[in-house]
Amino acid sequence: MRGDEAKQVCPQIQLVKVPVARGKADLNTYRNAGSEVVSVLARKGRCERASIDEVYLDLTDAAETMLAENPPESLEVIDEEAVKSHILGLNNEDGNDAKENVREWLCRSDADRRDKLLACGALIVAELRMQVLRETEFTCSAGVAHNKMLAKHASAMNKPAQQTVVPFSSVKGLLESLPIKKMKQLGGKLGTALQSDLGVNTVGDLLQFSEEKLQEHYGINTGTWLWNIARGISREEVQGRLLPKSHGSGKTFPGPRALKTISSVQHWLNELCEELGERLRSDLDQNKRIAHTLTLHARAYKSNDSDSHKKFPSKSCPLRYGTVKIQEDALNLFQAGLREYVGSYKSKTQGSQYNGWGITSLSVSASKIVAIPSGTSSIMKYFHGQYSSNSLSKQSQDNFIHDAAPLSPSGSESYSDLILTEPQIEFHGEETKIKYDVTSLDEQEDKKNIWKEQDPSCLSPQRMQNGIIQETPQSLPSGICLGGASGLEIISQSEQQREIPEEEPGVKYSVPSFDQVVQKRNTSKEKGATSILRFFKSCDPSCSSRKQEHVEAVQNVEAASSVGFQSTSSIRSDPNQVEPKEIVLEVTGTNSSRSSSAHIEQQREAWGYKVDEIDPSVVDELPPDIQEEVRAWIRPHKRPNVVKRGSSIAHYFLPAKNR
DNA sequence: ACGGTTGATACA
DNA sequence: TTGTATCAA
Repeated sequence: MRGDEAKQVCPQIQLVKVPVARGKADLNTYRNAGSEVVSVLARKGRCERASIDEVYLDLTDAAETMLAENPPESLEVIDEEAVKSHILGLNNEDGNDAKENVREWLCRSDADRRDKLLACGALIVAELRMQVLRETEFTCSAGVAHNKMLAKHASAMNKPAQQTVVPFSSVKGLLESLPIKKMKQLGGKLGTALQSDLGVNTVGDLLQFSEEKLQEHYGINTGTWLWNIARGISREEVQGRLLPKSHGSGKTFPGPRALKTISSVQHWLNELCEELGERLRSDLDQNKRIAHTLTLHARAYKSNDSDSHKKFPSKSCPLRYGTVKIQEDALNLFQAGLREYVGSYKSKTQGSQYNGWGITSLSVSASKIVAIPSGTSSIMKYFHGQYSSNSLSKQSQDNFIHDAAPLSPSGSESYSDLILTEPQIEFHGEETKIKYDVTSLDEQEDKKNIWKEQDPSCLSPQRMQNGIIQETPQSLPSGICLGGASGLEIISQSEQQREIPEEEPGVKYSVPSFDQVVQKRNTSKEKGATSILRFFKSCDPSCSSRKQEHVEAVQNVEAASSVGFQSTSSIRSDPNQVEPKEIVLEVTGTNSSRSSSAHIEQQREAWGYKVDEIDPSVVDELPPDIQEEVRAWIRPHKRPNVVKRGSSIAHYFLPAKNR
């Protein structure tokens, strides 16, 4: 119901509007409210912030621990919230108390192990949802299942403020009647194509088609994906990422409001860039992250032209910090795009004259955000027993940024002694690989076998999966302070506090990247014998099987698309008000998709591992005090694009042919 | 149901 | 690397 209709029917209604700042909707209240909820939900497992109000959680480990130590069947009281769960496929047979049925299901001692894990997940999620309510005053809904896809669908089934569990045996029934367009990722053109090409109307209809057939129609990747999702198989990992990967600010100018002059475009770009600049500043202050690319998007119409269908091209350039610089660069990007859009024709009409074009939307965004390396070299201290974190001085850092060229010999001695000599690293184009000198081939075989023991059903039985929590603020939140920063963030603050001028930090914040450190290491002669693998082996031979599993995961380079391990976050803020619209928070656990043992051989040769694709869970095996630092190493690191190409920013705004 | 403001990802 | 297209909340 629209607002004015509601007013008619219900004159006393209090309607809350989305806040407006700089002439446009301002969503910061919602972003901050989401962060608050995330900081609660991220406590119990790997957490992925999937959108402004949804998260996925991988609760596998927590559920396994509970199953081993405090299984539901051993409890005399089951959480009141947990017994309110909806269990798909659990029929409320004869007038039995529904809650009693749920309690029974949760505690079944003869259940499939997979369902026992789900039961543990349901208990954990119920507890998390109550914590969210207590600490933030937001409610949320959740889905608990064996992968992200199933949890996502389950989370939407009972809201608000309820949770739904998808037992293993209910997967088939859930999917076969699900309309194809309701499936995530199939709500658009692909779903429509499925309907018209193959007459598929429910997910179940997909089962009739072979994987090959689906690949013929939709390509190898999409074909396989379709074949899998029809069977409830999804190996998408829960990405350990609590922070967004980009920031943007935009506005539309529909119909008659289209912008027709450069100066009105400049005005709005200035507003948008101001907001973007503020958010970049907050990200830098709160999360110690720096964005490296500025992109401008616009939509335009051109009446009066042969190809009036042409789209306004998006343009990007290196991002220079400082609101004014961002504004200048954005305007230049716009003008570069406009020249391309209008083509090279004369009409250089002035002022309010008719230009032949109109801008119907403008947005600026900042991407390629990288964390300033947080730790110093505590891991080296750990390994070598002596290294002062101060030796990575500002000066050495500056040395890092002036040349991006590999193997530059400059300034290496000042810190060569603090470089770990162990893993040998090679550069192959863009990829950084670590070469271990590994154990024996026999051991490798063992690892492989362990891997194979996993359930082939691919429903990833060993990993409990997802829950989705969706959320409904029923009262206005009062902004309870959660103490935002996690342990990691505190570390980063204490170890590398730097002053950041209000305007123009610039490249100065470039700090040695992993690659660069590695590069220095390569130039030094030292050869070492320490590697993370070796560390694993040396620390506890008795639990080798688990470690080997991790090692195997490391081998499976192809499978896990590199997880960007953005450790912490938790932006503290106070969302003063959120309108009583429903907020959707999804919690999901995912299966461990260290999948596809198919491609091992390719990587077997030379035992080269791509740093970017190392399974972050190996880090869990390290001592807590160095985990975060290792994560920072494993985290995909873009080399700051210092200089290179035309040294001037103007390069980006010239016509392409002149480059 | 629909539009506005986001954000992620795959692919060229 | 830059830019486009698609999908989603």
